[in-house]
Amino acid sequence: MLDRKFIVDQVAAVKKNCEDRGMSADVDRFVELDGLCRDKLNEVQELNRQANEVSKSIGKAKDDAEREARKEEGRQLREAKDAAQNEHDQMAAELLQIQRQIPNMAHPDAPIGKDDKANLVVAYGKTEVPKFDFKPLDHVELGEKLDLFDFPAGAKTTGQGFYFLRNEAVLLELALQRYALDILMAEGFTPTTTPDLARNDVLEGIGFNPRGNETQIYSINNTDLSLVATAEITLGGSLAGETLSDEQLPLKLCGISHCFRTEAGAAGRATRGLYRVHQFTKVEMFAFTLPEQSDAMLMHIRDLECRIFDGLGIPFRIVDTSTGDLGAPAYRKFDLEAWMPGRGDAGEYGEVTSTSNCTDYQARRLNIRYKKKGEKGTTFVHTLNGTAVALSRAIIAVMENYQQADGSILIPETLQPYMGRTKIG
RNA sequence: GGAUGGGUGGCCGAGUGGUCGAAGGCAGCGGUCUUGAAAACCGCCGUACCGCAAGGUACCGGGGGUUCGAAUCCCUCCCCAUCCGCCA
Repeated sequence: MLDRKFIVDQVAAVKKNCEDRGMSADVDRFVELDGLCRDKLNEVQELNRQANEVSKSIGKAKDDAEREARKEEGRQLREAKDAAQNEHDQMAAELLQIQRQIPNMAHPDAPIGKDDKANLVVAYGKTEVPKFDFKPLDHVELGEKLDLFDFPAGAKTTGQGFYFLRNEAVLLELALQRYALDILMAEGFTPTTTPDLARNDVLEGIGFNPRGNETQIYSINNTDLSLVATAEITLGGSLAGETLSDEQLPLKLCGISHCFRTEAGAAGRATRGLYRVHQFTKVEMFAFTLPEQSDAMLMHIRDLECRIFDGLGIPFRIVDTSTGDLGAPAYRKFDLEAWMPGRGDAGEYGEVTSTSNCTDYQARRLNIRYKKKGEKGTTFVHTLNGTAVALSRAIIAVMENYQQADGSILIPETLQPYMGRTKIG
C-alpha cells in the first residue's frame, strides 16, 4: 500500500493513477477521514496525558479523601479516553481498508492503457523464430506421440487442469530447474526451496486476496493457510516484520515451489495442454533492495530472464506492461513472451516470465524495513520478483521450438548436460 | 497427537503492580589516548505516530479483563523451541 502522507499530499496523482490502472478507490473519503482521524488521535493522546498525570499524583496524595477524589478523576478520564479511542479506531480501520485498495503508483515510463492491448514490445531475444518445412505440432500432440504427459490421469485423480508428466518430460523439468538455478547462483541468488502453503496474512501482504469468489487462491479448510500461487509469497513473507541493516541489501533469493492457481474466470482462455494449469513448478527470483537500487534490480532480473531464454535458444520478446494490466503492487512490470509455434494458427507468443518492481508497496504491508548505519529511523525496503522458469510453460516452448519433422524433439545444447541426452524420441 | 519450556529494544538478556521505554551485555555512533589501528576508558544510542518546535502519546507475541495505574495479576488466542509417539 501507499504511504498515508503521500496519498494526502498527492491526491490528484493518486487518483489519476487509480484511473490509469482501471481500479477504483475512494481517495476523497480517505483524505477527509484522515483529517478527522488525526484530530481524534490528538484528543485521545491529550486525555491519556491527563490520566497519566492523575495516576502519578495518586502516590503523592496527602490523605485518603484526596486519593479517592483523584482516583475518581482518573476513572472518568480513562472512560472519556476509551470512548475517543473507539471512535479513532473505527476511523483508522476504515482508512486502512481504503488504503489497501489503492494500487501502487506506476513508473512514469510505463505505457498507459486499460489492458494488455496497450502493452509495449520493447525488445526481442537473440534467437530467430524457427521456420519449419513441415506443419509444426503443438506440445499436446507432441507429448501424446512421445508419451510425455498424462492429462486424463490428472483429470481423474485431481481434476481438469492437472496432469502427470512422464518419461523425458520429467527429466526436462528437472533439467530446466537446475539450469536456471546454476545461472542464478552464479549471480548471487541464494537458492531455496520454500513452503507450498502460506498464512493468509502473508498472501495479503504480498497483494493476493485469498478469499472471495474471484480468488485465484486455493485455501485449506479450517486453517488460515492457502496454497501458494508463487514462491514470491513465501520469499517476500520470509522477512515480514524484520528490520534489516542497509549493508545486507540488496538481498537476492531464488525459490523453487509448486504454484497453485484456481484460474477462476479463465475457462476457455487458451487452456489447452500445459499452458494454463492449476498446478505447476516454478523457480522464482526475489530481491529486497534499497529504494535507490530497485530500478536497476528490475533490469538485472529482466536481463537474467533473457539470459535464461537466450541460453535455451528460444525466441522471445519483452513486453513493458501497461498501467491497466499491472497488478496492484507493481510499479513496473516486464513480461517475457516466448514464441510457441504450436499456438494459434501459425504460432503465437505466450507469456513465460514476469518481473515486477513493487517498490515499497509490499514492504509496507509486510512491515519490512531497513536501517541505515548511524542514521535515525527506518525505511521500507523495496521488493522485486521475477520468474526464472515457470516449468510448464518453458516445457511448451522447448518442445514446440525444438520439434523435428519426424516428431522427435532436440534438447537445447545448454540443457543436454543436465538432461543426459540430446533428443527425445 | 502427548509433555514441558518460551515469546521483552538491531541481537542476547534482566525485570512479578507506580519512580520501567524498560538493568546489563553485544553491535552501532561520537570522543580521549595513539604516527595510524587495536585495546582501554568516557559519552550517546529502540520504534512508530501527533506537533513548526518545545513536547506529547503508544508499543515488552495478539486480543480482552482487573486497577487511578500493568512488561509485571487474570482470561483467551497465536507463535516458537525441546522431548515423546507416529511418519516421508
